[in-house]
Amino acid sequence: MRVTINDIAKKANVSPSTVSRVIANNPRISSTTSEKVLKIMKEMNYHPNMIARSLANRSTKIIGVIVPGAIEKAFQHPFFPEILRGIASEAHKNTYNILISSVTEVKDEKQVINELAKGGIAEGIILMTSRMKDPSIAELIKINFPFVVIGRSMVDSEINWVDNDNFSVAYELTKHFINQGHKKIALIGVSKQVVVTLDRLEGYKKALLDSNLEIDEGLIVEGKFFDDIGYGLMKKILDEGARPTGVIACDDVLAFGAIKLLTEYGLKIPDDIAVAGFNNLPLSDYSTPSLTSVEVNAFGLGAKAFQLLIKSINSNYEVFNKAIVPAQLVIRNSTLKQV
Amino acid sequence: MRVTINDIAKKANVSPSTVSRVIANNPRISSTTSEKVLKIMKEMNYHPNMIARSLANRSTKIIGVIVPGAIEKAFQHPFFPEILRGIASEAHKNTYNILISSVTEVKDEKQVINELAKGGIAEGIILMTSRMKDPSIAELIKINFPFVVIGRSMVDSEINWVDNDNFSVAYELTKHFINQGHKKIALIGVSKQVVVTLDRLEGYKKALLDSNLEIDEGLIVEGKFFDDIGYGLMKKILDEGARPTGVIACDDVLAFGAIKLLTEYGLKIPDDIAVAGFNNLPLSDYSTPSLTSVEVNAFGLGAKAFQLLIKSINSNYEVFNKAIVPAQLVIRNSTLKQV
DNA sequence: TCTTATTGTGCAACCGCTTGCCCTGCGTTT
DNA sequence: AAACGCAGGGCAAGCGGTTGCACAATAAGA
Repeated sequence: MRVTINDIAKKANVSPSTVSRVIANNPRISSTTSEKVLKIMKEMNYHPNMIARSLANRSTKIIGVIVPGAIEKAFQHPFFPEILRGIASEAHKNTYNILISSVTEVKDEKQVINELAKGGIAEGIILMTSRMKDPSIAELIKINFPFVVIGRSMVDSEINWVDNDNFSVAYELTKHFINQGHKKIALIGVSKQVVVTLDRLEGYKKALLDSNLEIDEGLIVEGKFFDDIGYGLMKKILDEGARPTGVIACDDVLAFGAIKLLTEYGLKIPDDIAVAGFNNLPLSDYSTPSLTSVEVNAFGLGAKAFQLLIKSINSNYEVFNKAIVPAQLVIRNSTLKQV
Repeated sequence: MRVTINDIAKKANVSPSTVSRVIANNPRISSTTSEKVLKIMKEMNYHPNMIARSLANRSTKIIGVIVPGAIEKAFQHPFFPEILRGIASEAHKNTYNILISSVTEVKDEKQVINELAKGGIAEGIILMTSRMKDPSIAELIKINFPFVVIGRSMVDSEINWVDNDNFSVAYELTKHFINQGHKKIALIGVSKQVVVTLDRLEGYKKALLDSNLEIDEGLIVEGKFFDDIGYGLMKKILDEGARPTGVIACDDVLAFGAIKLLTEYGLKIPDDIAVAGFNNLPLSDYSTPSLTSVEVNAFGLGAKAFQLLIKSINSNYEVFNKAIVPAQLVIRNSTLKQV
């Protein structure tokens, strides 16, 4: 049987409460007693039961991270681990642990929330979602539980969220293409379900308009975000006769797929057609040509999310915060004509 | 205040124990009572407190995953998230949640273990480690706590572990080079600290010996595993005058670094020199030329680890299991001479 | 020398849920 | 009609801590 506070108390000839106070470093305990108890704790290799403590304290020092859908799908893309990394880094600095939960066949959205939030396991929740309206959000609002959403979510209520400034950086990226002399620029991988891509679309459009270029709907292609169907999307554009000189993909993986096709079609990058992506995958730097991309700083996104969450946990009055984490354009060879 | 089992009991005119039994679906409760109670639970939006339940049950349905060093370092490489994905996938199927902890400045190895294991938070622990001798292992053995190590670890005691068959696949990969006519094959990124690389080294040597090729120590270059210093390692080899016709890197990132340098030196891949890596990064398929690599199935590794862990948790007698997850050679253009 | 603080501990209730055991009431058996 | 079995629930003691309050002993003040 595991050694408890009572065992220590007996051995030390003090009451359990004294032991508890020793552990808590309560100043009311004399150093004599304290040392005696500490010594015995070491001897017996004791460590307080965190569950019991949590129950008594109503504080677990755990935050929940809920991943959309099954985790095996979500983590397919490096973006999510990277966010998690940011969350974990910040959480661990604050001695919080993080509990990962995801929606599966055996546990649906509601159950996950129930367990973590109402079940008292987590003190707060970070929701990784990219959906326009996540039912979990409504639930969390209803029970008034601290949470922050990663990815601007289109809900009516005031909530905490963090996101990149997708609009601005898409604007900037599009401007970059325009400055390179491009007039027909395709945008692939937009999805109505995924807020970030919509923001990017807006930035793209604004940039074109500001430069008096027309918006050609034939150059804007929808596509699922996470599948590497850049190949197919690109094929569609070309086969329909459109001849863009530049392509912006909503994700680097999409961009690589597109490049694969373009190469097959005998087009040289960037001379015949320039290509850029988003999310700045680690290897975008290594590809040939290296890929212009947008560093979204997923790590920073995660870290910021935790910071907002902890603020929310510790404040009673309801203040809601948003944080825009800047994204940075990384220009590489795939959009730079050779001199 | 959160609604408890007592509130429900009062409202339903039954005892708390009855409510508890309703929740547990205990057959002793009549369906009449059961329905009445369930109805009230819904009405009051009740969900049992998992912490209290865990305390009473001595079961948390949580497993801990301990990441070596600070999580922000470890997760730099896609290998770890991929393992985590495997763990989480399997865990969630079994309605286990996973708690991520990592060793930081504020919480050292021992504290992390204490909290998770002795603190009763986790029922078992998965240790991601690649070090030869991890002090955490000794600690876990000492307190007789269920755990499994990912990555064959060189400890004397019997423990649970999972790993890839690095030896065999390295053998196979080296043979592949040899079959392509290579006689001078470099191996870069070997590190004494990292067991997997040592296993790979063994497989590499064996393959050479079996083909009566000599082992040239000048072609075996040590290097930190996770840094993208493939560039530098490769440079070292060439600058020292060695002229391999093939290069095996212990990681794809290293391979990309090497390729970068080789390209700068005007060498064509694979015609002048063939290159292969390990870990089969998602983008190894997209690079030009596409990179021959080894799919280590990190996902499977994680999943298997969980399976062993759950077995260990549920069995009282001490049986220790090892699992070798097969790794698969993925041959691509970087090692195939053009026909 | 007799209060009055001050310091150091112990008591016991509580956090919210589980579970072994006991009790009641009713239908069966003989 | 007495004895018995069984279904359905309640009691209360945990699980392993925390903490407000009471209290004893010692130090300080009058």
